[in-house]
Amino acid sequence: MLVNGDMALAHNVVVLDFETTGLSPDNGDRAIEIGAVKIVNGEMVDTFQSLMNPGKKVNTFIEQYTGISNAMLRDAPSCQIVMNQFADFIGDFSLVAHNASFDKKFLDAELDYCQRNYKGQFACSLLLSRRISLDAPNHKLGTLVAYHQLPTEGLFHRALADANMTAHLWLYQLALIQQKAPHVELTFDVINRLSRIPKAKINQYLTTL
DNA sequence: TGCCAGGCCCTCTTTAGGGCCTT
Repeated sequence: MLVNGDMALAHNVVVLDFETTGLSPDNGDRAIEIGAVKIVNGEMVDTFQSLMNPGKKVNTFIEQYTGISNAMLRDAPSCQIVMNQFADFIGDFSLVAHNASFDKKFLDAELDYCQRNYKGQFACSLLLSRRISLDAPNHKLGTLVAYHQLPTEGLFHRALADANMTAHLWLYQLALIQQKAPHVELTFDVINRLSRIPKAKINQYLTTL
């Protein structure tokens, strides 16, 4: 059974990634693509991907950064249609993203537009990496995928490709924590405490779990 | 005309500044 709240299990999540027109929905930026991977009992069992027409043109930087052109978005379904479908896909699952504060802002904004919401909580693979992969050169998604030798199709900055890589990273991170704390049930509460604990206290926290 | 993100986290810190991440 999937459980909401602090007892939500970290092996049952939806890992998501947005491509957007810019950095902030508060400045009028909108989502242009959503990609997500559903993980159940540690297995990647389903995916969701769709472009969406934001009702405005994307600039040249975004076209080049994502490879998503205005021509591709012209015939895409509206954000409202896509996000309604995505809200159904999420269901009661808790959520994971790389730099989750960014994706949460856009998820909240886009679901507000279509008067939908979600019950799950967020965890962040970036914050977690800063605690458990101290030797990584940096904590960009692409760097971590290469550093940990995780599966990749060589495509970056497209929503489903990035969500897939984040899903592999998330499962790797859970396995790493489980190695250090074999008998601990990895709930969102445990993960999110670990993601925010002072670095000097990480080992102490892991040994006392 | 001029504005233009924000949360996290480190340090030359807390009456602050700047780099890291995401598009």
